[in-house]
Amino acid sequence: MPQGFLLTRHSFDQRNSTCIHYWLATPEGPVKLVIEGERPVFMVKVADRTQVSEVLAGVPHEWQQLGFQTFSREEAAMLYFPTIDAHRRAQALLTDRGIEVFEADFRLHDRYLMERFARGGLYFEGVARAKEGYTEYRNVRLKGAEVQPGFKVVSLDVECSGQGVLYSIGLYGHGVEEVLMVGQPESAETNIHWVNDERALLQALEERIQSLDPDVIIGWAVVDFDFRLLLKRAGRYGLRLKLGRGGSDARWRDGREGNQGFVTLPGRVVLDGIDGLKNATYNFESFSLEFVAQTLLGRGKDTEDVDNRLAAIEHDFRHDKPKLAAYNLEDCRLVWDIYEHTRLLDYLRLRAQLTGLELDRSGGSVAAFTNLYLPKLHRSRYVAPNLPADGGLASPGGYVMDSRPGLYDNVLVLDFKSLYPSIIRTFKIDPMGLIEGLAEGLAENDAGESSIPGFRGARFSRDKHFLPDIITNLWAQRDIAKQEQDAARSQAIKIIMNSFYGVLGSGGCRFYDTRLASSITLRGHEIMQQTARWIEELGHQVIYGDTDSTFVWLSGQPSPQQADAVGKNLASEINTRWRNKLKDELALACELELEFETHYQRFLMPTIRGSEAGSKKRYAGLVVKEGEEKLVFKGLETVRSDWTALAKQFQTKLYAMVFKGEDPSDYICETVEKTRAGEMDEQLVYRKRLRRRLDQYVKNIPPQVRAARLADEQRRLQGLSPKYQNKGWIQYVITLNGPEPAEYQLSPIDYQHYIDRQLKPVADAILPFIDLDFESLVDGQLGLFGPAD
DNA sequence: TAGGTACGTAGCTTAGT
DNA sequence: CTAAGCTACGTAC
Repeated sequence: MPQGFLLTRHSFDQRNSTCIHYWLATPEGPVKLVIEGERPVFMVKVADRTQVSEVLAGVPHEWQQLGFQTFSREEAAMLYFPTIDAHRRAQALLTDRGIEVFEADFRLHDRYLMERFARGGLYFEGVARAKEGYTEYRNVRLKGAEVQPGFKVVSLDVECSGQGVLYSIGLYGHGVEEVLMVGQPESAETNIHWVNDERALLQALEERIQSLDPDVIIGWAVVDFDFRLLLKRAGRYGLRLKLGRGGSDARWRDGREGNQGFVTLPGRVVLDGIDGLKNATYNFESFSLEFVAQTLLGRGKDTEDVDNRLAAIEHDFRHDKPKLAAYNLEDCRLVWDIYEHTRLLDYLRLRAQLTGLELDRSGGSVAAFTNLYLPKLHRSRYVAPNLPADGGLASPGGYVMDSRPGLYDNVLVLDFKSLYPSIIRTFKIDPMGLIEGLAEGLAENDAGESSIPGFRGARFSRDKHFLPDIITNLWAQRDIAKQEQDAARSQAIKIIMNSFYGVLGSGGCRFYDTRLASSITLRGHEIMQQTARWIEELGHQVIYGDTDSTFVWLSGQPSPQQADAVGKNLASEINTRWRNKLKDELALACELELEFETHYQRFLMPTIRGSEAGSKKRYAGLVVKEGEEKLVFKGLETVRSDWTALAKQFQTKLYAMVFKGEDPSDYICETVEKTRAGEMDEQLVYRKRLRRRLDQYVKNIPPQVRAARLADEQRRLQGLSPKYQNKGWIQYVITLNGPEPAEYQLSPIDYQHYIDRQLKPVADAILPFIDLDFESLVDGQLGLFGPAD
């Protein structure tokens, strides 16, 4: 049976029936599957039958009762429709009349795949017909398969003027390394295909894409910038832009909120590197191509100055086209190399294979869960519930212990490995299991066991559930990936596994129920608290814990080897206790696993600023691993992007000195002096995100907004376009006249601000623990050297 | 083209003097 | 003028 990997999917009505198109990448080249006559469906309660018949009198449909029931245990019937349009009309009519419909929000082509357990890879058969550049199959049958084909990939990048007039298009990848450019032919090192004008450029692109025939087009902001622009410019010339397979048109759709759009090329996937990396949980200070390439590859241009870059492009287009072409192609190559370096395509393909989501889908945790869960649920003759109308009741999150502040030697961190997934597995947390468990109540099975208690009134069936097994399966696959040292695979599986809890706790998921989410998190609370009690019983002091981690202080100056042994023994002892407790009290096999994670030789748990109470989510420690000392900061200024380099560098050095028992007094005074003397001016820039549009800040005006407004005012005066109106990042400094943008600083720096608001808070967090005080250190200094007042 | 809650800090705004 | 409340941001898990 031939096999392939799903690239794109579409469905539509034709002649009072439906048609689904799936485009696949296969080892034998592109394939288009055509499936006709599949009927859209949704469900209603059987009790509503009379009303349904009345309301749907004018809409063709077929009623089928197959013994399904809703989560409220009412009998449900399937309603089949000949067309997508009829399905949509019927849904609207019934909803208008207040009749509840179930599962009406699935697209035909998604449901078709889901019910066949087809996710990404699939086997197919049918009647094949050779077409130009691809094979078309009709009378298709298909099913899911584990296949990981190679894709034909092209990296694309567009250069244009400030007004969006196209200059050139770079193409780099399998079988291509060239730039299409508007202009008169001239010699160049880059392979340039010259065209007369913008229109011809677009036509050349069509021709090149059709002949290269890539499965995947990659780029940087390639959808939101490059394709949006290409389609817009094509529109000016009345061009359809046939970039899809089989000569089909590229189509643009604006997103809901108006900001993000989507491009559709039948038979090809357009993948944006920024979305992809974010999805794979990469995080960068900036997601500009320059910054990411520099960080990951150690190369790339170092200019992030948008104005200069635009000016350079416009200049080169007029005076040095070969240079622009080289620049254009280099961007394509950088994107290509980032994909290679991160194995991003492998990650996205695996995610698609595991979840059934499209390759280019960002987010989609709810959809992924639904894809995996719904077909199993149907086999148990349940219809999925609808979204909670009011978003559902809130559920608590993780347990964060009050901390015991101090400067410590020897703090161990013990972590529960994938705590929430392990709770789901152990306590059989599951949407259908909740319904079944509540129905079973306290009734006992043959072994004398009743359903498993959860929280908020929940009970879970011991044997009727899916999620625990879905997770167990993923867990095993992840263990294999780890064994094979396949980090990308392991990471992808971990993300999916961890997303399940989040989904069950989200009002945007049809399976949301506060009893599910709370039965996970509150069980987590109980596990954390019991674990801490046990550790204290064993003679150690627990000084902090957050969600799945426990921080244990070892008194009595143990050697590193001794501390290590204590950590391992503690983990193993606690694991044994949990195994026994769960077996004895609930007759459950324990999947919880505490791991000895870290030994901090030195550790600081600060207080809340201006209080004696211990802080949460903020700490630092010194780890020695293979003879190498490493400082770890969590939550503190050093790891916060909105603190200045001055504060971060100061904190790192100060903490290192304190951890090593050195006296930091001189270093502190020197830093203050240098700051005041203007020797640290390079490190005084604040960097902060503007998370909303500039005119949306009305309740109060924080410094970054003041700076941004000043910046755009300066730009206006210089005849430049505004830069900060629509979200983004701003760099600013604090001057004697308040915050000013770093790029348009007019007033002198307010050094006292930096001493009081960047150095002092950092010092105050740690100095009390070594009986020092920033104020007295610096005051003494002022008395000697400061200005006579 | 819907993963979550818990937490700390800075700085602005405003209510109370 | 200060304290309290609120907004905004970034982070831990």
